[in-house]
Amino acid sequence: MGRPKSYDREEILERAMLLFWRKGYEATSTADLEAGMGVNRCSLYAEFDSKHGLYQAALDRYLTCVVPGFLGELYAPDAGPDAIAAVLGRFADAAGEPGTERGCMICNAATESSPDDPETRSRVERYVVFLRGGFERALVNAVASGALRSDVDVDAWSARLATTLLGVFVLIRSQLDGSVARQAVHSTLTELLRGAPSRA
Amino acid sequence: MGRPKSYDREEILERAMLLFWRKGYEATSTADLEAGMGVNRCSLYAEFDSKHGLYQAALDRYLTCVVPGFLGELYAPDAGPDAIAAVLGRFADAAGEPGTERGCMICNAATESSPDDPETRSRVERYVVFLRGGFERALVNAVASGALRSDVDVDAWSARLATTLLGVFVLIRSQLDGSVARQAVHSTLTELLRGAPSRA
DNA sequence: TCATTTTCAAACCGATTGGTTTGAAAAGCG
DNA sequence: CGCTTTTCAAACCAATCGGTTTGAAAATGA
Repeated sequence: MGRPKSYDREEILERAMLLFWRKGYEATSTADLEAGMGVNRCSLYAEFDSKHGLYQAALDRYLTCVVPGFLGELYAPDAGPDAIAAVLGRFADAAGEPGTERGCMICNAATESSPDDPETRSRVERYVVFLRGGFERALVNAVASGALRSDVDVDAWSARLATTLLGVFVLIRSQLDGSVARQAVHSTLTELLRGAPSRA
Repeated sequence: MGRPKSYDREEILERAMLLFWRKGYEATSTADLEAGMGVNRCSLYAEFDSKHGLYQAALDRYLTCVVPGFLGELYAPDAGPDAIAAVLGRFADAAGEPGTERGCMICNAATESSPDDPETRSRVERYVVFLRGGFERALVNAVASGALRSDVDVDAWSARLATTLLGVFVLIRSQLDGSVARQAVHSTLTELLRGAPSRA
């Protein structure tokens, strides 16, 4: 059936995702994409229709391949305070470190494109739901297993943790000194664990 | 001394600030600026050197004219928990409301330009210091006046409040439903006030 | 009135933007 | 082999990018 494609769709999409992640949508040109993806311009358009279509595909790949890698443990059956601490702690540790300036791709997209692009906004929304939902699941588990007291307000805490993490993403992307993010995360986690029964 | 300038520098800078605030740096073209500022292209370059120079001037104007308007009360001599609640509450109420999609200009600049532009980054840094410093001042006042107990960790709380506010800015800019931001802010404030002596 | 200074519209600059077309080589299958 | 499909480089497109130049009108102080 004719010549087979010499590139792998997921492989070049991965490269496009990394480019958009680092530089954002507007600042990434089609020439950047052509070079970075290692594929000809016309193959790029044949596969993804437009720059905008490629961006949405890259956001989708981020949501399905990258996000579960660092939030997935919140959805583990035995997830609890440890999983919450691990997720937040990992990002707090990243703040200010070189090589972390790409931050969170969805958080970047939220501030760059969300107000004017409904397709991007709906992906940001899915992300926020997934983010908060992960914390919620882990908190529900923790209360059910007795790791946290039953008077911990799961709804309120999941919103707080999700909002805090978005703030940490901004700090990571800014490449400022990481002490603010670390102190914020550490103090928040300490207080959450005050809801542990052994301390009550 | 020749013909006087027919435009007011601060007035056209204000308009440029609003444009960059709403659309970001890359997506705002020089044609947009020319039209939005109501001044000829060459006057624009005579006054601000370049698009980048105009952007920095707009960020400076935001820092000196807009930010004190909504964070200044944290620096009032009698600022305390009420001022903190007023600042956070105002932004929480804005989340999801139409017309608030511009979010916070510095937060937007942090995610768009900070990693690749040291001049922008230094302004983001000044902002984060001012933001956290305002919370710190109000917390110190509150502890000194007895409005909060002396065992409230001012350093940790100022970092938490600043990080939370940055997260709220992302949510505002995204134009998602505002309930996450409101719940996060409300719950955080409730817990801060648990450090009030009347409840201790 | 005269020299000076600035504004303003418009033309203009080369470079780059996102996107398309072309045409030939390559690689699969029958 | 022939047929089909795809890749690839390159040329090409109009439009826009950030930025400069031009030249004349307008408004000041001397």
